[in-house]
Amino acid sequence: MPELPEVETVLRTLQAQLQYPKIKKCEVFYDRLIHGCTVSKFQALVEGQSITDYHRHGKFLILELDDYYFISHLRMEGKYYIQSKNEAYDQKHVHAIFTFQNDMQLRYHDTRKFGRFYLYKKNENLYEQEAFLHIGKDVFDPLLQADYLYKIFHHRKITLKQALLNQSYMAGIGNIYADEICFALKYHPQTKVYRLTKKDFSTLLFETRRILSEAIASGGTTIRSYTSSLEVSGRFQLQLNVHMRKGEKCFMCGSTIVKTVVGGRGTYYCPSCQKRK
DNA sequence: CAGTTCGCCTGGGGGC
DNA sequence: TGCCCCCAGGCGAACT
Repeated sequence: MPELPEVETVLRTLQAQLQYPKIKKCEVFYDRLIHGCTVSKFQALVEGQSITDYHRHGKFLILELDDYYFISHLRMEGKYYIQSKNEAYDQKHVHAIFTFQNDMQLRYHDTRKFGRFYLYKKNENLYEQEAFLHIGKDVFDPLLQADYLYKIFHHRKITLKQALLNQSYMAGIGNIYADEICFALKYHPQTKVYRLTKKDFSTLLFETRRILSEAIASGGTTIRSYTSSLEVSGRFQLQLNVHMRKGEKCFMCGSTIVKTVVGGRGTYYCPSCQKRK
């Protein structure tokens, strides 16, 4: 489940490993991967383009090409592999291959086919394009401030967890970190978001950035173990306080971590540390 | 606007 | 060992 830190790790790894090569060939084997144009058009437009820069917005990976932005959303299980052309691969789950001039390949692997690719001309405003229509500011955008969040959420009846997961105001948080952020705030994930004060939103932003930064730093340390068949999934080993810890002891108070469903998502919390406001 | 449910997908786990 | 069913979950769409 790549969230912002994993996407950032993938981005940094790709940038370090690939740098700025020219795409000799582009092959897409799964039609629905591409949104906004046909597969054949996508392939034709990408071929001959060089990667000129790497960006990220929320959970979107943005590869800047000569004339286009190539956008990749990994959704649940998207991964990239950098391998040489003659190295074998999992044909069932590799849905796109970019071949560079040195015959190295960037291979997109996605077991459940939820991931998506988009391609936009650089002379169009990226944030007016379909992929970003309902995507808010990146979590690390300095323009994203507590006052803004308070204004948006202080009269909405959704839960804290749902607010964190909603990408249209603040982009980058997924199910794992939403739980971890609620824990850091010591609020029950079902706390109604209109109960939060400006100060709460200020803490929320601080804790969110702290947790995601630590996850990025941690991802940065695990990607050292490169091999020729590097799996660039952005996996990392960060100590999680609540997520996936059902039945285990809370590190803070020793109570048993509980799992429930909030907004249709599996949600973990410590019933003792986290209270509804 | 809020909430619920479904569809997209496939592997893995539980139940038998 | 095998088979069926359900679940996981990001996210948009459809419906109440």
